Amino acid sequence: MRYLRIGELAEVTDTSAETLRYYEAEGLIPPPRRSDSGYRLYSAQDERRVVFIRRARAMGFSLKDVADLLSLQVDRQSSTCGEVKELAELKLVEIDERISELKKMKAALQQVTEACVGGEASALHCTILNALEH
Amino acid sequence: MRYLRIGELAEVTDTSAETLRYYEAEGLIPPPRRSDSGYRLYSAQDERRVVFIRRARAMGFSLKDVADLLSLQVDRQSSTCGEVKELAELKLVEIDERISELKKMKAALQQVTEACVGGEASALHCTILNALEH
DNA sequence: GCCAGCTTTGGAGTAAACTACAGGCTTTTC
DNA sequence: GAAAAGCCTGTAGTTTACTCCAAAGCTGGC
Repeated sequence: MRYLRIGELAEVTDTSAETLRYYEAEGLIPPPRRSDSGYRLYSAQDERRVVFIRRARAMGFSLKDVADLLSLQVDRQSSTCGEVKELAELKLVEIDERISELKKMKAALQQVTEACVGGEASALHCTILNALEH
Repeated sequence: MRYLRIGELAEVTDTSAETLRYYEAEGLIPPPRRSDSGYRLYSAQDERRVVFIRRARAMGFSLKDVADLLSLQVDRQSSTCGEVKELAELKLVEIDERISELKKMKAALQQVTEACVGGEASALHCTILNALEH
């Protein structure tokens, strides 16, 4: 099995070593194993976890949200299926709401681009707010 | 035409007066008209704008992102249809990416909830990360 | 006309999520 | 084998987006 050092993991997940140490300090990623000299060594599983965190962050979820989602895994031993299911369903509703808001926004933006001839004419009537107003 | 005072606008848009003044200071909403005594008086248009900002924020867009979207309106006079269209299409791509990321996450979460019997059994095999790993 | 509950400006404080040292080891490269 | 690059801990600073005063002026009801 191949292990990555912090700089390597930072590169493949498009973050920084500082951020990875920060996530560890905040409990979002488990403390990785260490080399004899004390260097952090990350597994492929660690990498997937970081990728997940970065994706969720890019979508505007807070680290708290991410922690909630990840807790579905972390608390394996203690949490029952019932609890997990409840939390997951709560987050599902949230995600659905986000998707539908984004779709509304998309429709509005499309209306804008379609209304636009795309040339040098004035943008007087091309406004996203106009489009959003039904 | 009905005008709202800052507290009223704060209430209907589910924010605070401080936040509204902050948005004004940051240039996200135009300075509203004032009463004789200097109170801010907001129009229905102002209200729609604030609602838009709050929605976009709730979806995880930064105020900078929101400002970009709103600039499609603000720069009416100066910007041409071509410019507006270009910016809008850029944002459209971004929104599409977000939607598809959210859908992935939704699918993973659904897999989790479906795998869960929902009872008191152990959650050992119910993890969102497992689900995301196809 | 007085008091509670607005509103004003200006400035300071806070929480989240990084980001950047400093000082000191380790590993790699020439 | 020595310089350059990477990593360690710990602490301090930054950015974004609010949030909370303080001191003073306005508004509406009794």
